[in-house]
Amino acid sequence: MSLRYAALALLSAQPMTGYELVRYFDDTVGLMWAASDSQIYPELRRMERDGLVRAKTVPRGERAAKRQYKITAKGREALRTWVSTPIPYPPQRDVHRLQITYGELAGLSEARALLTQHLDHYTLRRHQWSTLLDTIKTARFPLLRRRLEGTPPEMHSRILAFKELALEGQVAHADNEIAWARRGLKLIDELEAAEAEEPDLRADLRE
Amino acid sequence: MSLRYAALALLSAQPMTGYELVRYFDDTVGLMWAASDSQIYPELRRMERDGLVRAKTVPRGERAAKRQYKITAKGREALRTWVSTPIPYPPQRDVHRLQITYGELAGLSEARALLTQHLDHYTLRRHQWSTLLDTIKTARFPLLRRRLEGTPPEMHSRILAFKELALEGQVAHADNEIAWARRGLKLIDELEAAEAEEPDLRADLRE
DNA sequence: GTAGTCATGTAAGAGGTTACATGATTAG
DNA sequence: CTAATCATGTAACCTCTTACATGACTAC
Repeated sequence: MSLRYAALALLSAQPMTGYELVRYFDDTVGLMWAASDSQIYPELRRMERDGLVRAKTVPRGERAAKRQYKITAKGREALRTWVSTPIPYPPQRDVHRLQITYGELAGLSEARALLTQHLDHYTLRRHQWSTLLDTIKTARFPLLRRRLEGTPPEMHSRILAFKELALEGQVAHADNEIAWARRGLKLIDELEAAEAEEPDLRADLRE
Repeated sequence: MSLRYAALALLSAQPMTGYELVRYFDDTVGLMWAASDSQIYPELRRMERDGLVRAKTVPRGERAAKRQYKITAKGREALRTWVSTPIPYPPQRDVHRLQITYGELAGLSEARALLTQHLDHYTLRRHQWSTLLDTIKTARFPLLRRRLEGTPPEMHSRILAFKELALEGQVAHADNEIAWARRGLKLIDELEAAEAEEPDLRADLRE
């Protein structure tokens, strides 16, 4: 159900077509809740069926048409309710941590590769999140501007504050994973050094 | 597919029945990769079909029977391959961060409730992870003992090192989320204080 | 005897992934 | 005219969730 509210959140800033929504998604809410276009189009239809959005068919060129979706009052209400309602935490599931738990089964160089991948992955994520954070802090994001234009000025600081808080959380998370991967890489170096100092042990391992 | 390898990892320590596996799960690998019993039993059958485990039917009391699963050589090999292979990162999905992103739509007290829930949740998780970490550091965990008994002594430090690394990652993650939730709660206090100082603003918001 | 634990599943459904499929419009 | 972009989906499959279902064993 989260996809529905991620989409609704975008539509609460301005009306748009499914295509535009798909485009915005990846740069904004998609950094918190990813979704593919094959998911988004059908969901928009369901939201329309449930009265959360209303679609207007607008001509596009000579022959084609596109559907522009606009959030309804019911949709705004549903979004507000969702945001205000505590959601149960999903079961813990982290493949990469599970993998490292049994790292002794891999060779040290394979384990090193896993942690290097982890480091690279979260470095990229950190970059994406902190980039968005910057554009929000300076209110350079077009969609955010539209949102601010549509709300009373007294609310502006709150709107910015919550978005910054969320993104700072993501950046901190990335930093944490980066630090962890480095710690792991250091650990592997130490394990390797310890082995190099004990030729008997190395002989044992080769058996 | 991760469920399969989480189960295989447990079975690589010692043979057990589906029921025992289910019990161990929640206290060990389940803290990294959660799974329900309704998932585990069918998966064990599929693993048997694929030759990763072999089941032996052992009598239980007079009339009943139970199936004890033992990892095969093929199973050990599959597990080692899985641990050594980098796994693509799943799409980012964090409902709670998404929710806070639009926190301005909720009231401040509702937003506070969300962050309090976050704090409580990760406090519990932190406790679970650090408890397991302690029992591992002191090698008090029975299953881990069995695992160590079944491996050459030179490998023992590695086995412990990787498990500690993984759990320390989880603990650090929990600490990070706890700190974030506290920062959020402080932010809400500040927003509230700022409003209290501006009676005009409060009047505006009441309209 | 009865409550708690041991033991093992099935079945319907939700949500997400991957691959496939199609065609108009516009900028160069 | 051709490539990129705009635009909108369907279908098969996989994984996980939730609810249901059953019954033997054991300690009291």
